[in-house]
Amino acid sequence: MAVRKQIESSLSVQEPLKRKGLSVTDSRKKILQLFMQQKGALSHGDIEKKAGATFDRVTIYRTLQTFLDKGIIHAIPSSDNAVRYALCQDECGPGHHHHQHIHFICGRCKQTFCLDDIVTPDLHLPKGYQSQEIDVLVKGTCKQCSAPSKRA
Amino acid sequence: MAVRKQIESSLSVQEPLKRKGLSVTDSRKKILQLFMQQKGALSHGDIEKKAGATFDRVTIYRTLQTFLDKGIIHAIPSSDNAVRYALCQDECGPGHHHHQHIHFICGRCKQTFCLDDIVTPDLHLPKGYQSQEIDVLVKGTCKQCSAPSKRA
DNA sequence: ACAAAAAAGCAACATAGTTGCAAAAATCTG
DNA sequence: CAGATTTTTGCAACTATGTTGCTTTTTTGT
Repeated sequence: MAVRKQIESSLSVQEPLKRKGLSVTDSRKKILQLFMQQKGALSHGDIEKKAGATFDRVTIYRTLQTFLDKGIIHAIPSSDNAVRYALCQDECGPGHHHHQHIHFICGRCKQTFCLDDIVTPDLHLPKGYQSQEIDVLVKGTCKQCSAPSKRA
Repeated sequence: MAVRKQIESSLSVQEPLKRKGLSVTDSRKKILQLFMQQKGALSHGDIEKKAGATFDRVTIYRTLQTFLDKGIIHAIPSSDNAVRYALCQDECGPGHHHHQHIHFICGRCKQTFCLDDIVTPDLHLPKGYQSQEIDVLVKGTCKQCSAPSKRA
């Protein structure tokens, strides 16, 4: 009865869920799909917009929390009270994320990207401070937006 | 008629305001004082708690925005939708903040500190990306909390 | 001390996030 | 693949957070 749209992506979306021991539900598939289709990071609000009235707001909150817990996505800090999320690259287990990449926030298109090839640098902290995790946020103009052809 | 409490700190609090061309009001003095008394950064919520029912919530929002605009405080990104603010060290003008220090977020005491002596490192971004500002957030255990005497 | 300008307070509203519980869907078992 | 169990969803109600317009109060400059 239902349409057979997006069989492949639907399948590829189920794998990560199962691998993490999550039951496969419509909302989880849809939200994971959104992340996979997306180059930039997504905030809760973005997802709400993109998913439309498909899901309850609460479901989105809970799904994001679950994905975070399971290490499917990671949170990217922001200065605007709109934390963004992006897919984890390698194997992040429940609880321990280990990312060395940096985050780029474009002031023009307002998108946030993971620059997976740029490794976070070592820092010499003052005595007594113990580092567990480093997050580097770079604000500027992204590749797309600084390309002349795109400059309107 | 009014009490003469805190004359000195009150005076030292007026200077920065005047220097930035702001009129000196009770709320601005009080909020600036909170920042100066505080080692860590403050979120809107923190200020609301510390200022008690002294000021309207709206006034706090507007004061923080004004301080930001004038370069008296800077915003520190967060992953918990609670942006924190801290005093600017050197001369940040309206609009342009120039900070090279990093921010340390303690997982134990939950405070955020500016480590003014640690300079943000240079990064080699991929072609096409232009950096305007770098924010380094380090999560870990702060000096106080990693000191044995404080370990409870 | 007074007028003009700026800021605070208030009210009403908009948005964001949380919790408990009942209905629905997914998984597991035979 | 049918039924029982577990998990997840949706709903409702609530709390918290942030915004806007307007009036009153405070600050500033003269």
